[in-house]
Amino acid sequence: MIRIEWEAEHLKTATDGLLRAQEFAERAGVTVRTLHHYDRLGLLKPTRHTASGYRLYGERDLARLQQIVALKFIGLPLKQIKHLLDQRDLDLRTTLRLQREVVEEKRRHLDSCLEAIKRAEHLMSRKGEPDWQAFRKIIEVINMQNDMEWMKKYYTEEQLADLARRGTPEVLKRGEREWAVLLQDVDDAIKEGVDPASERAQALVARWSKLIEEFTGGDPGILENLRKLYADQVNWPSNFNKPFSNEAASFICEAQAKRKG
Amino acid sequence: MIRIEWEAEHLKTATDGLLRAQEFAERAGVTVRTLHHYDRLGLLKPTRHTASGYRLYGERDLARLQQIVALKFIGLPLKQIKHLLDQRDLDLRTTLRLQREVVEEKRRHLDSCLEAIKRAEHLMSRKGEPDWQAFRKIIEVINMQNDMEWMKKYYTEEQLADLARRGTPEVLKRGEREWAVLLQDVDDAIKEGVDPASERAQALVARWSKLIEEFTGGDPGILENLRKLYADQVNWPSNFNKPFSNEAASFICEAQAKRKG
DNA sequence: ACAACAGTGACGATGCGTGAGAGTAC
DNA sequence: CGTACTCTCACGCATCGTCACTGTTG
Repeated sequence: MIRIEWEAEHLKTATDGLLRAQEFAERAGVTVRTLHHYDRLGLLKPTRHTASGYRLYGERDLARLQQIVALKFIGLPLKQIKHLLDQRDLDLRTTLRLQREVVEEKRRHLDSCLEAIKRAEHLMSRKGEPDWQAFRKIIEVINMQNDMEWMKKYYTEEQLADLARRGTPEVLKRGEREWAVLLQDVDDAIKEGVDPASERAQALVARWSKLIEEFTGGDPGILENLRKLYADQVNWPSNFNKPFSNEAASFICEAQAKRKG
Repeated sequence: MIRIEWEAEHLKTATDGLLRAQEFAERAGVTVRTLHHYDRLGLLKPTRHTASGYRLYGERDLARLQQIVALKFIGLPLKQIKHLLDQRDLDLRTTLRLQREVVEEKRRHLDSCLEAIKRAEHLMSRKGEPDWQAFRKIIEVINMQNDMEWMKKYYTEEQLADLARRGTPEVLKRGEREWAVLLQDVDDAIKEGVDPASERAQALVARWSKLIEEFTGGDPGILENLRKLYADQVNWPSNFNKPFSNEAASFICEAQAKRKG
């Protein structure tokens, strides 16, 4: 922002219509260092070089650089920009939609953040000194709200209450363990090339079902929503990591199918 | 978010009321790695260690960690958190206000970003393919708006128009150079310990005044606003870097004072 | 002996800024 | 012979995640 531009007269004699780093950079509003960076990343290679190794950029480079700058402005990481521009059938439409969701998510976070600050300031102005106890509570509550808000998309109020009731620390402790062990066993089975129809795979499916059963408490409504939640994973918040690999999921899925067939 | 907690029974025998890394981390909702990190940064040292080097954390550590987490939530960098908590008279009030401004600024940026995305999507839905030309324009315009918005706080419309009119590339080119050279000379003078009352310093003041005169075009209104702008530098956007050091500014200021005295 | 914990490095990721040191163009 | 460019390393920043290897506890 607020850049001052000028022209270098003694450089106007550049070969062909090609420009050297500095001048080219100024036309696009970036620094020479940025050009070096993009060059190394393979994001933007100059049209050609002089005999002594100077970078020379042309019209097409400018167009590409402007695309890069535009995509960077909307918050896309360079890696993804490269991926996008290197494909011929750039699915910009999808990318834009996804990126909009990412940005909206970030904005929501900033809003939470702002609210916490404001409440903290309010607290400070009433009492003279910081009330860390209350401050912590504020943030806890806000975090809870955020988590709740997107969990609500998949579970009804009572289902959530139900999960919370059964989700005492000890139960979760055992559950966590058993899931971890099971997932490890599944990954091993995959690596060893175990047949999904084999008995060993069926045993894994049985354990899987049992854990699911424990988690849902036998409630078919919760199970159904769990399915929906899983199916919608493209829309999961970025901070929510899938606990198991896609390979494991499809292995179990196959094994389940084989059971009846 | 969405963490699952459990208790390790065989660890409950921990020395005194002190906890070891894992359990302590879970109580505060952070990872063990985070504790290591904070330890290394000197941000949170455990109360004491076992003979074998295990970290042992106590109640006071928990309180401090919660403060850290709270401050981190509102977006403060760890370095600043350390600075804040290490001082006895923590000026939390000021910090909160500043941080609120930072966050609000970020939010504005995200809003610009969102608008750009939406317009781009709109463009895409009308035409089949991406219109980079228009996309670039959109972003340019939004950037302009942002710059204008805060410049407007200091300059009137006509003053801005005036500056834009005289601010042709060639003029700015010379200006930039001369400022750079002058600032270099001033820094040199400071390093050499030149007396602000000396002739050499006075020469620098003269050059300084001349450049200011050229920039303002002799308009006292613009000069006045430039003063206000400078005085208000605590509120400058973070992406606007002061072109000269504080030392240079105060040197010139002193030298100007000495001229008449 | 074994599981589950503890510790210490050290690299990775993100997007350049900022020199250092040396060559090139005019 | 200067001056303004150019080049190629390579460190720095912020915050941990994630191995890798090793020691301790029970």
